[in-house]
Amino acid sequence: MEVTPQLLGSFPLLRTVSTAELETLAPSCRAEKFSRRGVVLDPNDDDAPVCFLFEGRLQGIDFTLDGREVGLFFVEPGDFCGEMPLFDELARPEYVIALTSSLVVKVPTRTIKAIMTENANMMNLLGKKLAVRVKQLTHQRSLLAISNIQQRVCSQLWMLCADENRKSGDRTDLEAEILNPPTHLEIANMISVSRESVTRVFQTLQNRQIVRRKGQNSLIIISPKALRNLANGD
Amino acid sequence: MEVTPQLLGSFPLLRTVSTAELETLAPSCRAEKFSRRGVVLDPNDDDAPVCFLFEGRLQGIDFTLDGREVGLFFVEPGDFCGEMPLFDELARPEYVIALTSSLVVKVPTRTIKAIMTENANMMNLLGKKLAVRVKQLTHQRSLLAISNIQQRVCSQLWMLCADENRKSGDRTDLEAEILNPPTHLEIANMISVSRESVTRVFQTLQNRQIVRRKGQNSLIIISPKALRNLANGD
DNA sequence: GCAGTGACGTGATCAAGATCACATCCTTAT
DNA sequence: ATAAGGATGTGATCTTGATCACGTCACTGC
Repeated sequence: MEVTPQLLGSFPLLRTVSTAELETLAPSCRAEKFSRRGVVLDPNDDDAPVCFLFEGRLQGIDFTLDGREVGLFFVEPGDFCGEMPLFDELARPEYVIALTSSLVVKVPTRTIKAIMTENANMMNLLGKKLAVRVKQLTHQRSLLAISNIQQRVCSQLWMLCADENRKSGDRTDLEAEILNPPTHLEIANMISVSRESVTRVFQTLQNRQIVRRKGQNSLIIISPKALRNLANGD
Repeated sequence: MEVTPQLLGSFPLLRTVSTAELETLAPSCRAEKFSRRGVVLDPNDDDAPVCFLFEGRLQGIDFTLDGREVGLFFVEPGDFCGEMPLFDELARPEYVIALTSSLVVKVPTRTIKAIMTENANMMNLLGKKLAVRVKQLTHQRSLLAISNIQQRVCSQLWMLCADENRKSGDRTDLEAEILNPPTHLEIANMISVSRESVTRVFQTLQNRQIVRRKGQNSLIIISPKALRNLANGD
């Protein structure tokens, strides 16, 4: 599908790119639709593009040695992924798949590389993206180092909660909502515990009125404070 | 201690910075000596500087919820650390301590920020640094997800080995050497297992002639190939 | 409606490591 | 030299969570 310069300019990363440059950029881009579980980025693909998400939702995933799939991060509309090769030729991006039907704009790495060196604002945004990624991974790391399973599950839940409600100011005294929460199995894989263990922790959280299910695709955190306390080990 | 523009220019990151700029940069910098276990960077310190290592060896560390210390990465002479705040105001750097007596040049974050936006080469190097960091953390992550302890220890050892001998071309058929290897306790904390478990894995590795101690501060990997196989689960 | 599929719930069993409790060995500081 | 403290080695016990083996429930497509 064709990509217009206007569409490209609508992405925050490219906002400061001149119209003239966007016009030279556009012809080499491709918009592509992906259905659920479609593979948007494949690390085995030499010169994988940078992918901008127009609509839908994507997830970066990894695979463990024994083949289990692990969710790493989400990509929301307006955001992008596959930026690692912009800085490190040897770096492969992670697998990125579509969680829902999604519309993605693919821009070749070398094209972006050419314009980003002239554009300090882009460079800063890209740097910030990586810095945020490092922060997230560091947090994930410290999370995996927790030996107590209950704490691990609560920490992960707390992180999802914080990710989701970042804008709304992190009030721990109010109810929070996690939209489209991962399944127990997905959570289990993220923090490498068994699915059953996650279920059991959820049972106690529900019994203690700390969380509540609301329909299929929403989880209410009744008491974020209690959750955080459990995450930090009382 | 005073810092000369020549000294600054000797660091790879600043190689492309003009002499004039280095001269304006130099007065705001400070060289500082740290003895073993001295704290070079403290995340609680508002506006922590970027630190260039002139001589010695540094290590980034983190602390688990239960207070154990975890080694994250090493900094060798010529390299730098504390770059996260350059891109993300909110990002705090990790704790960085000196492993041996070290000489560090501290450069204020805002000063570097001012010159880096004009210098595409610096931006690329900083981006690459972060990208490498993401790669490392991702690897660490997949390592922590391994449930088998022997595999975990071997993977960690293999990573140390690969880090150390990156230049020498990764021949898995030759002996490799790890200089100043971490203690069993340090390795244990890195991968969150008990110290005793690490010792036991080392015992079997030594019995099977896969690794060998050489003096206090050197560990020989007799058969990198065997080690890698164990790391990948036979 | 009805089979099929994937998410969730729950008990029973089992094994891998954590923990504890020591013993050695080395290096340093006094 | 001697003491102290850290690094390593090793067995005995105990806990935790993985694994297995089911059952229930909700949705989806035919």
